Amino acid sequence: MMGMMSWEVGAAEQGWRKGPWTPEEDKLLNEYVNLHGEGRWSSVARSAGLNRSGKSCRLRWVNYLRPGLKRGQITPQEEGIIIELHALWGNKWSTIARYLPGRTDNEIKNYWRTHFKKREKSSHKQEKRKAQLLKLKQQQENMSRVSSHADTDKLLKVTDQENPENQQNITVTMHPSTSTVEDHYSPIMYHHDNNIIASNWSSDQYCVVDEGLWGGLWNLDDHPQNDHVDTYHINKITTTQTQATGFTFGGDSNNFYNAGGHIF
DNA sequence: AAATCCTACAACCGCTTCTAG
DNA sequence: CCTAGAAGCGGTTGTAGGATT
Repeated sequence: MMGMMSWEVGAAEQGWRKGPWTPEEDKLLNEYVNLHGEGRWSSVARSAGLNRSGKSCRLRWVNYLRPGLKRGQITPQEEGIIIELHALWGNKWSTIARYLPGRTDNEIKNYWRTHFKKREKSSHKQEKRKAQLLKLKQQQENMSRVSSHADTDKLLKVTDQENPENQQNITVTMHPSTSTVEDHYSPIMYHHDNNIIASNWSSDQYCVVDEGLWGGLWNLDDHPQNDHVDTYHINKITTTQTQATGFTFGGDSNNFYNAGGHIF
């Protein structure tokens, strides 16, 4: 275990230790930050007697040592929030993490990748079938988009109660993504209160999320353990008259639709 | 029993954004 | 304003350990 690992060679060149943190390093960092507080990460390293870069120290603290972090499995409820917010904002992991107290952006990102990443190991036969289906779906998608004559598939009213003047309308538009093949993620199945709100579109199916979903899961009322963490409330959701019948997601290896959003 | 494959996730890297001076 | 350094972000990689062949 204590051999000359490759990362040790690289670390020697750079002057910083790299790779997994040891319990001793954790202890040093923990004690130092508890005593002096967060921030000034580059000086933390040396002051705490750690041969680590500030970046590495910050990451370790934020993702692992920081108090208030939840350990263990993502709950179905958390999963639902992740799915919804990812649909809203895409890979805005840190933004999503703010709505999941005790969870880190890294954790959420990893969770999404490992659980919803599109299975790439499907057979050629399946791929061809998907390609055919996709064409159909795209036609349907285009038609429905035209008929709704608006980018505004959803209009949400999001209120930050700490700063009521920051009330925002968020319009979610569906658009062809420019992401790489690796970014094709899809939930397999999601239930909330016995309602299936997202179903297997990682294989051949579209997912149409019902309107009712938004009222349900968006009733967030977070109580972060750390008082410096902002508390967000999403307390009212409104929809426009002109909106389409709901969210439509699609996916495939060449083209897919991702949910993005803009705030105005 | 060994080799290989697979999965999960911690940690790194490069880039962008923020902030203090 | 401008700029440099710090902090933050998201994509990606490395690897431990479990599953499969």
